[in-house]
Amino acid sequence: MSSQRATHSARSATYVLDEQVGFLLRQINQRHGALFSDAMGNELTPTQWAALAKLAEIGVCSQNQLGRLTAMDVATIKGVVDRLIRDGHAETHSDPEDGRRFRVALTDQGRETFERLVPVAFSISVATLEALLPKERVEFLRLLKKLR
Amino acid sequence: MSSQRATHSARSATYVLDEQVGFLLRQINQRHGALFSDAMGNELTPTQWAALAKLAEIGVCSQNQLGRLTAMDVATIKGVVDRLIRDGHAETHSDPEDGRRFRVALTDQGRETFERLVPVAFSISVATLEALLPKERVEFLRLLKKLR
DNA sequence: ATTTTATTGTTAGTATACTAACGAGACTTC
DNA sequence: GAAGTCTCGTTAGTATACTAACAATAAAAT
Repeated sequence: MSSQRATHSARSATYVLDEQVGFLLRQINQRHGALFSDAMGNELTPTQWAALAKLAEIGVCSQNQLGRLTAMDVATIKGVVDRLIRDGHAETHSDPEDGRRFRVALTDQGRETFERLVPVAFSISVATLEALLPKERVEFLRLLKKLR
Repeated sequence: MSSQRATHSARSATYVLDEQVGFLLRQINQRHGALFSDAMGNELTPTQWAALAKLAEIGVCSQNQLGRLTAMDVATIKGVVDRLIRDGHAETHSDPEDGRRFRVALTDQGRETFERLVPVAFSISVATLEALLPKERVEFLRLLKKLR
């Protein structure tokens, strides 16, 4: 307790930024983003792809629900859907059963884009985990899901 | 090969968003961000904290080098340093040895803030990994560093 | 010594990602 | 059926995070 080490740690010298989860997570997110835009070009951003893929998976749904399914709050999903519509990938129609709702759906172009980019998306997932051994990749994904 | 499953996968139906690394990473990043602002309040953002902690760790350095050490590009680190200065945590002086450079350093207030928030920062790192077993936490951090 | 190259910091533009507040519609409850 | 409550989408504001282009300075190459 009276050692130098104790004095040291009492002065918070043991906080090393490069050891903190948050800092590491941010960097890996950045790396993934770089891989993503390398592979996808300027066609779609990661969040736009997420919304596109989720729409392809489930079909039609409301804007806010799409946000929930893709982990975006209402303000963020609005911008993403706006840009998908602007670029011809999606379209909205007002819901006859609920005056507040828009029904968001893919256009034919959006579906074509999805089909075309699925292999690219897979390759990005692979590239992101390239530095790990096969066993480690499985374990990493398991831990990610546990942390979600 | 001629089974329904093969037909299915040929039409890219096996792409499930919730299984992709990038999507999972984004969500965990979000979770960490929420924990961070819960614990830190509005005082500092994660990137501001990263810059503050790195400055506390290494002392004085140029703005761009600080960016490299905290994984931010030149445009991002500029905004972060601007806000640290605005809030009284840091200050800059022009470098007499290099007319292009600013020497960024913590103010006394910045150092006090750092010392005060170190325990909070530790608690955020702990809370982020709360869902994992002790062994899994170590393994997760190891894999993160390998992926960086 | 001059030219080229590299680095430093700035600016403008776009896209997440959050908070907070808001109006409109739908649902509950009394 | 009127009041309160919830949900839906919008808007404004702030903070990352990137690209691209730019001017100023410094270092290297010729």
